[in-house]
Amino acid sequence: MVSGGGASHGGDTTSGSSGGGGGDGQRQVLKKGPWTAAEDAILMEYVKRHGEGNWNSVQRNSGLSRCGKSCRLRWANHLRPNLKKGAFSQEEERLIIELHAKLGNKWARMAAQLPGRTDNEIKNYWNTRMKRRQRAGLPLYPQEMHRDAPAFQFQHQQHTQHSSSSSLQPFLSSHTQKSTYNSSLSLFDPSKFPAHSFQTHNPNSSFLSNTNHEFKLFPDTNNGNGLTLQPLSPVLGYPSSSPTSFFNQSLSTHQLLPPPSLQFNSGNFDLSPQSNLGAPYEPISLMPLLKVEIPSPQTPLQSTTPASSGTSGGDYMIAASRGNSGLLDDLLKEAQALSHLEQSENEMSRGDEFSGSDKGKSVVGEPKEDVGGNVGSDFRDNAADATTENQLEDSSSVQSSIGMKSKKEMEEMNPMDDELTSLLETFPSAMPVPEWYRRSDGGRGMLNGQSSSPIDASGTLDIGQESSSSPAATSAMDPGLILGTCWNLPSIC
DNA sequence: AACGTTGGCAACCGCCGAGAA
DNA sequence: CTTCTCGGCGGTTGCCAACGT
Repeated sequence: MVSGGGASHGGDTTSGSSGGGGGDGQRQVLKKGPWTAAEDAILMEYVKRHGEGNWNSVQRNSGLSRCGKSCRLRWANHLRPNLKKGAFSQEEERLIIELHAKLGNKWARMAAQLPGRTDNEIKNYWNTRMKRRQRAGLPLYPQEMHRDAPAFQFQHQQHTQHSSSSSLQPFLSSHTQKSTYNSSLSLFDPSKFPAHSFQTHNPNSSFLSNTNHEFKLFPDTNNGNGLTLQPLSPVLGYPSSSPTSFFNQSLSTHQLLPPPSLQFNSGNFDLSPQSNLGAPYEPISLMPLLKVEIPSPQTPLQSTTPASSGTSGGDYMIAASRGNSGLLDDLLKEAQALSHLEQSENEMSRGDEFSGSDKGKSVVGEPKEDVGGNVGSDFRDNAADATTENQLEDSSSVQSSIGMKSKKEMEEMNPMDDELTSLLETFPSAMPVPEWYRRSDGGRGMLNGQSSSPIDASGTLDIGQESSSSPAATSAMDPGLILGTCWNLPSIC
């Protein structure tokens, strides 16, 4: 793509034409590719004299054979003063995760919260992070963020991310808005929750049609810790066409039926409410609803299931691979710390967690104190103590195997598209499968692209307790795992 | 040492919205 | 009101170095 450039660079025809035109009437071939020091100097000099903006004039007046867009990009990402270079600090990483949970792929907005950082930088960081985590079979976000971030609810990562993007993106763009889907596999996913949990709260219809604009993720039976989520704010980058409407469609048009009799319940994989899988995360992990696991075209991540892996429940937990970089480990630590903190927070004030879009917005502008401030310190403290973390590390070998397995299994996932189709046919009413899925390639792209996606309307329950002390719950909560389990492992389903 | 994979980074592409003409 | 220009944004791709086998 970085080839010697056609007449007009620019993906943007307008800017391209204007930029390529050249003020001197001379049709200059715009240069592409890496910038040279000389070009940088010219650009810097120009900006110094004329200030930022009017980028197309740069090319016209400075002699640079670069289009305006390219100049702007170069300036913004590399030449602009006060740019912070180098690795992200721990705090920045935490903030990015937090912001992403709230904003989705709104890199520019995220960058606005990170002085000296560019959207491109953040985007690259995130993409890399996603890759790692996906490879490791981990959710993108610390579980508690699911509760913390309203926007979370429907952020579905194209999670796929990586590759997926290409195949899936067009779809996402047309069915939802682009870049609003950023969910990790264990992000909150309404579809993963048994319909009745929503029905309970809003008997009328789909939870997203909830006139109260809120719904509970979890039954109130858990010490009143049902997670109440509120609708996304448009401000938060969740266009009306986004998942919300999607769910309105997919769910409202599909009767929310009682959960199928599918259950995860074995000695090592007891998700019943009675089983104490993870003390600190009880409200989440002990949901009785976990019994419902509906296959979803969602990205099947590593699908090492208790049954198949033969490991004990304890070994089965999502764990950080030793092979993971420090980044991943950091994320895990962070996740744990956040989880601990939030756990206590939630116990104190559950109902206030989501005060709506406005709050989400304000948070964006200024990270919540309890997260930005306390968490930061808590994070370090907790991370230091890291008992669970050690456990994670100890079990990393398991995860490693999971990770290694994942590739293979993910490759095997493709053929499962057909399985999905048959499953859909088998349990048509049990799975609120969106029309687009049926119409399209049956989620092939999703599977291939490992995309979580609106398809989340299907149904695995997610409590995504990453690095939780509740191994079984954790893994069980990972849709990817669940998915893999359900699809790959008849032993479970 | 050679080869393949992965991570990190930089840049481009295409779309979109705002504002001016 | 429509069209055009510009700038911004998010997604994608290519390159290269580091790492692992």
